[in-house]
Amino acid sequence: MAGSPANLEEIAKAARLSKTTVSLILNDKGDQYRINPKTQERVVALARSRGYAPNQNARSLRMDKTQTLGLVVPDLTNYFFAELSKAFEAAARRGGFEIFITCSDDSAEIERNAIRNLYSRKVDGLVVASVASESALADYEAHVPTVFIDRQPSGRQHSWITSDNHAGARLLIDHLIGAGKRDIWYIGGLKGLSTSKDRLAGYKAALAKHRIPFDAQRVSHGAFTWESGYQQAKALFARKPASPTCIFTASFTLFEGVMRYIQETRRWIPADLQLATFDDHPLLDFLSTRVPSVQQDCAAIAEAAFNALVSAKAAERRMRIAPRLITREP
Amino acid sequence: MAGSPANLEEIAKAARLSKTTVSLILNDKGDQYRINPKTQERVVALARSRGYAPNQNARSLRMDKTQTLGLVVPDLTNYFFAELSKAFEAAARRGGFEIFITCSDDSAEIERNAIRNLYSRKVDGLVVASVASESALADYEAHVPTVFIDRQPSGRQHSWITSDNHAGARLLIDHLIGAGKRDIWYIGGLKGLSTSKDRLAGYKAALAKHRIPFDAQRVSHGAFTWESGYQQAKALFARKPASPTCIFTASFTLFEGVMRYIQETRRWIPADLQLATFDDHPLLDFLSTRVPSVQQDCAAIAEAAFNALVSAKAAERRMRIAPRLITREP
DNA sequence: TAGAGTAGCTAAATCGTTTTAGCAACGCAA
DNA sequence: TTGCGTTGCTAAAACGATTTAGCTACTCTA
Repeated sequence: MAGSPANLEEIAKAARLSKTTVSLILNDKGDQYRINPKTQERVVALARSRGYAPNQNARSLRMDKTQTLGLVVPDLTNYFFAELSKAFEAAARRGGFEIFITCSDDSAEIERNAIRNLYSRKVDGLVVASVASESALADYEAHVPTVFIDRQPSGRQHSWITSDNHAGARLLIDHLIGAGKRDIWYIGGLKGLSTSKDRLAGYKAALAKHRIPFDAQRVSHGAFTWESGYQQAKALFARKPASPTCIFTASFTLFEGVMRYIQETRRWIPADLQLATFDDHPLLDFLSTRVPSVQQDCAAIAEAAFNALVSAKAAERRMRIAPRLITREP
Repeated sequence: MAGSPANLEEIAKAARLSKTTVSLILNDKGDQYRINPKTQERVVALARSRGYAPNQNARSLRMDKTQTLGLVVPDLTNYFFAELSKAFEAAARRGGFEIFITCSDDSAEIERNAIRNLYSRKVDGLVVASVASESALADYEAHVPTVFIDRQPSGRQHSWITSDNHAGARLLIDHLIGAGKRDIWYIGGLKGLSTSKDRLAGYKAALAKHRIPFDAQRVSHGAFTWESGYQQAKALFARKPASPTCIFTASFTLFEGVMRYIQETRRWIPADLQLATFDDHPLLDFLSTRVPSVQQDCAAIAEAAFNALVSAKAAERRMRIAPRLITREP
């Protein structure tokens, strides 16, 4: 590949053929159009030697198809979204798609802009972990296939793939109760999001099942960030009459905040304080305290989202994927 | 935005103007071309009401500029690369760029394909944490601005931004020695990569400074994965005559593997075993043992990489960015 | 030797922008 | 009345691919 990047025209000129012929050959339609096998070989060799790589923008323009997908997540340093993004990228890559990624930082404005941009780039599909509980994307959804992940916006028309958050929380709380805990506190994320609502509902359901009265005093909400987890923990521990002896955090980020607060105030985690969290993390295995967790099936979510967008066979447009309880029992 | 997605022509037709005029107006060149302010207002309003979003593929084709950048990293679930990607995405977004992301899984083949694809998409720049120590990308580098991050390929012509790995390792080892450790073992990553070489060199330099003889028996290499860390730990602990009492891992992934091995075999980390690692992680604060670390300045690396690619003013094309020692002293 | 069939290829339109070069209409000065 | 300057806009080419419709030159058959 010397000189300037080769395009169809140059290859055609060098081969003393038309652009049409070269294009057909390089798109494996040579036989179909009865191009002489000798010619085909010649062109393929020529293209290779000149390092020809078709201009995908021209291609996309003409074909009205970009082979790209857009992914909007709140935060790549959040392990759950990192796993999800990785799995989605892998699925997309295997399917011959390139992906655009944007971190919204859970800002509705960034999210809106990102989606407008991606639409402008004519992505073939859009995957959004949206901070907007009412989808403000209706305009775009009409023009580009969209699937919501993790969070499920209200409104009947959307396509979404989430974990079964209700079941996950229920499973974990049930496990805690089974282990003798009855005084279980709840630290949650953004009140409007389906993840928050469903996980809280699961928590309540588990309490109800064991006839433990629900106590609103033991529940708190904030953002899905460690800072919020920290603040909520601080507030909870200040509450009268009793301090929590068992805390369930609705996300790993929240858990991290709680840990940070406890660490700062008590140094180590008291033996009589049980923590449990939604979302798993490899490092949970190494903490000085055993933390049972609910592991989401990122690979399944990513796969399902990809299929919902571009699978040939009509795929499920709405799915609740079973998470897995990790008890971390001795 | 009803009906089909509007394009320039439709807006022009609706406004009873030419595409030229509409294009000029929407690109803020109305005044420059003396388009009547009234007309401008009218067109802007019309475009907004129809939800006009210019087809970026057409735009890119014409302008020979896509306002996109490509990012190739080994693994998004690796906290370091997650942080780096997040910071790079943010920098790019602020600069008006969209980014394509690919996880290479440290596979040379995936990396090669990804770069070819990104080149085909005419990205305006390429950021690669390359697994290939000799850059196999020379062909593409000639045609698209490329900057290598984290790892520095051999060859004088490349542009790269890395942490000062030598200094980082030196700092940490020096700290350990200062704390009385002399028997420090080294668990490393892929031998060919500059990160491995530089961190090992830093380790050696610190030993030399304190006149501690270098012992090749205490050094081992593998992949930059937790699995490799696990295996290396297993091998080291089996070595005669002595077991390690202090281990330095050259990356967080390796550290994770070592932890996993120790956890599995000993349950908890023995009080007389000191661990230390390159790369920081928020959860290091919560382990049952204090692990000093070297924190890389992801934001600075990302910023520098972005500038090297698209900054108006000529930016540094090679930088070694100072990392920070986190001692985690009581 | 005409007609049909086939092998092998191509001209030109098209996708939706940007941008160059310039046009029509008007006012004004000489 | 001519010429010039200005205002306000536009026609058409270009970017690099894909694709439709069809062309030329053979060969074969009757």
